Amino acid sequence: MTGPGRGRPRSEAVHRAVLSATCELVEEVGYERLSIEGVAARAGVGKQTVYRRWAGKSALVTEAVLTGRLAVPDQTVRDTGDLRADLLLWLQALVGLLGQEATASLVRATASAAADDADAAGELYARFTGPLHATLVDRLAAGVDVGQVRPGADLSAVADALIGAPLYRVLARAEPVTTSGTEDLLDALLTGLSPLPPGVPAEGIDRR
Amino acid sequence: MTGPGRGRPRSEAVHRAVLSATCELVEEVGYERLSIEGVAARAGVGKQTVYRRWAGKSALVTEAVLTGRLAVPDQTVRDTGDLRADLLLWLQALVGLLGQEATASLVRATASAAADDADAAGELYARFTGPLHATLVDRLAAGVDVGQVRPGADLSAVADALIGAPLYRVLARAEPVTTSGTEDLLDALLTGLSPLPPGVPAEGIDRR
Amino acid sequence: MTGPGRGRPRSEAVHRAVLSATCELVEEVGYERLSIEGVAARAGVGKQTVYRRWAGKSALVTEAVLTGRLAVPDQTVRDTGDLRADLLLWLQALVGLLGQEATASLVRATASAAADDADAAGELYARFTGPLHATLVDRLAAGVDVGQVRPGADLSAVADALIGAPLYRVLARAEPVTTSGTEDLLDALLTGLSPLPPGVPAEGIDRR
Amino acid sequence: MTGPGRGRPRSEAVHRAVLSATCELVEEVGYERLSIEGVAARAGVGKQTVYRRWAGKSALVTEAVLTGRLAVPDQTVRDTGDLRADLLLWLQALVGLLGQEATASLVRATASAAADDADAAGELYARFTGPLHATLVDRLAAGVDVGQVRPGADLSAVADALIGAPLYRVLARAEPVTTSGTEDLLDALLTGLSPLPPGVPAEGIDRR
DNA sequence: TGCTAACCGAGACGGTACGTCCTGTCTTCCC
DNA sequence: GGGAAGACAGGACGTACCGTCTCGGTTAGCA
Repeated sequence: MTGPGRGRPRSEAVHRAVLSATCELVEEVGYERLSIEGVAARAGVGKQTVYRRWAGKSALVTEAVLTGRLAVPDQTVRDTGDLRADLLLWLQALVGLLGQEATASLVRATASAAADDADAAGELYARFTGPLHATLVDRLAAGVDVGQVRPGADLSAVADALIGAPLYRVLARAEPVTTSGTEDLLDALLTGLSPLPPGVPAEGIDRR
Repeated sequence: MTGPGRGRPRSEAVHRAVLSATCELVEEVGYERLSIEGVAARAGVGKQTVYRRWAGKSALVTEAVLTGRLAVPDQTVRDTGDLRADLLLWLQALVGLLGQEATASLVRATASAAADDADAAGELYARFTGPLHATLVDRLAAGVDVGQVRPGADLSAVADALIGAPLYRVLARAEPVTTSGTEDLLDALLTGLSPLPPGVPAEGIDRR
Repeated sequence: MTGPGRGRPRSEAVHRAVLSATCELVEEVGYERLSIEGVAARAGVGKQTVYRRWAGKSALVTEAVLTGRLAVPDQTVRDTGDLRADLLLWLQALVGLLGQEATASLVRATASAAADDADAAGELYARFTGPLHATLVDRLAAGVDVGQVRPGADLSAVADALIGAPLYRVLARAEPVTTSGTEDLLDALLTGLSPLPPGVPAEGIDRR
Repeated sequence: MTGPGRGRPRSEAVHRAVLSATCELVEEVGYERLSIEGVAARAGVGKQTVYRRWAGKSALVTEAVLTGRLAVPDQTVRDTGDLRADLLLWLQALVGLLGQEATASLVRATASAAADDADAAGELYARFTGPLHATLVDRLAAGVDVGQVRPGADLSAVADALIGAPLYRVLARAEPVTTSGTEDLLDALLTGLSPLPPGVPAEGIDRR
């Protein structure tokens, strides 16, 4: 009875309409006040159409966030050979995104979705923060290979800090997230990671 | 007519019962599925009694978290003169708390409450993460005074990283938060913050 | 915990508003297309308020019908000593009611409610058709006492016919219910019920 | 383009499957809770196939009832020359059917369908109760011809009573419909309809 | 000792949203 | 073209909570 290609196929346009309505509403009212009913109405779609595709609010927001504004830009760290420059570029791009209220709303919604539902948290980790984290670790590991980073350091913990610091600032909402301090944090970490040659020659610290 | 002390005074016991019911329910079902009605029922209290004292779910959870398990322990950083040991002690205490599922739930609820309501975020910052952040900055500044930390570094950004790294791990829910990597992160940061050893050229560190 | 007089008392006005909205909607759209949601909206009331008081559509319609237009008039058969006149008066009043579209709608809704739900059917029988039927049987029995009706006849079956005949015409919807035939039916039944006149051969009446 | 015999002819088997699924479901859940979707699923048929052939629930149930169990038996009144015996046979057959819960369900559904939709009521009258009523009137009229029934009586009203009395009992659901009273009702009516025997004084008929 | 005000539990109130089911229409592939 | 499958917009279902309100019944300070 049931099989592939049976019945009317699901509409791509509907999928997109629902996701973009979700993004809009997340930015406007936040995760808590987001309702499936509101999303369906905004997208001009029946509620069942939403429930047919997503298990609930957390899954919907997860996919909306993943395919929306937060999708691409910060998951790649370039490798130009200059570790500090590469990380700084990435970090400033991230901070630039988080400085915009729209993006900050999405990140807060992401945190709420992850808090709401362990499955959504897993999905978000698998497709968003996980790859991002891995990318950072990879770039740092490449730094190890070329002697810019001391071997043996826990690169994962460093990546946690690079992601966690701006995340904390967004969630705390104490002040708009700016690039201030970005460079200092990066330098502190990189200096700490730099290989210590005997006698600490200048080139041991200077990783440019 | 109306004045202070007129009428029946608000019951302290009720206050405590509501807050502890809130904590229990946050741990059991999380912020999203927490309802005022459920809290009132668990506390054996009328709904009005809750609404009389708190503006809403975010305010209630905020106070519950602030007066509950997360209240005291991690807001103090000792100063024994050994910066690394002091920070490590604090960091490991924090990580130990976050490793418990009950505490992790509270932190996730805190993030949700802050995402839900800017007022609650402000309150949480003013009474929780703000002081904690300030305490870290103070301890680092004391390290500057005794020559353990290079002057001029953005200590606030470092504190962001010390708070943000474990926070990220709790929210990402990828794996239970453990002390693994804690020391490495701290060492990386502190090494980076350490004063220049003699003979290291200034431009090797100060990039501004 | 739960007890009488605890909490805010239920509003009488709300009760009436819901019942009269129900009657209006039954007349406008019929039982099938009546929705609790529509009733609540028309009555300016929350859905929960309806569900708090009635178990469902059938119970709601049952009470609406019982307390509304169908309530009083046709449940009494006068006893003036003249059986034919009393029954004719009652029957014509009933037929007059059923001839109005509004009343006919209520009766059709009553039949639908009884068909929908055995509990509602029981309630309707206990409070509406049952008493009406009993009233007819009583009046006929009084006729037996004064010698207007032959003893031994199944008065209940006759009452069934007096109620069922107009009921059938309303439900069949073949033509508006009018008084035509009313008198003839009554005469046929009453003649059949009359005591044997002296000299009439037994087999002329008793066919058993 | 479109014309008779174009394309695949409609399947007879499908028609029957849908109608018998409808009958089953009417008996199981009643008219109100019957859904087209449920019928289609039970019949193993697409919804469109149902909508292509019937205008809606009322039309579907109408046809299901008309072609099903209620179809044949009670629409014929034999004429053996003995009016009482013929009517009694028919009436007892009818009451026998209504005494079965399955048939009673169908009758209740018929009433609901007629209440739901005037078109269905018309169809039901034209093909079911109308012919049945006509058949009764015909048999009574034949009784007039052979002198068993007094001329001039409103035979239609009598037929209403013969149909309406058991109908009322089914709808009222007060007790299972049995043959008790059947004979008494019939005798009362037939006596009332019987021609005046010669020599019976006027007051013998005058039922006051 | 009695008055008045505020608190308290309970729970009804008008609403919003939930997640499910069904309606009647449509679109796809298959016969 | 008919037919099974199933997506679609829409709407109602019955439930859970929202935040407000109104009850009867405390529990205090003030007269």
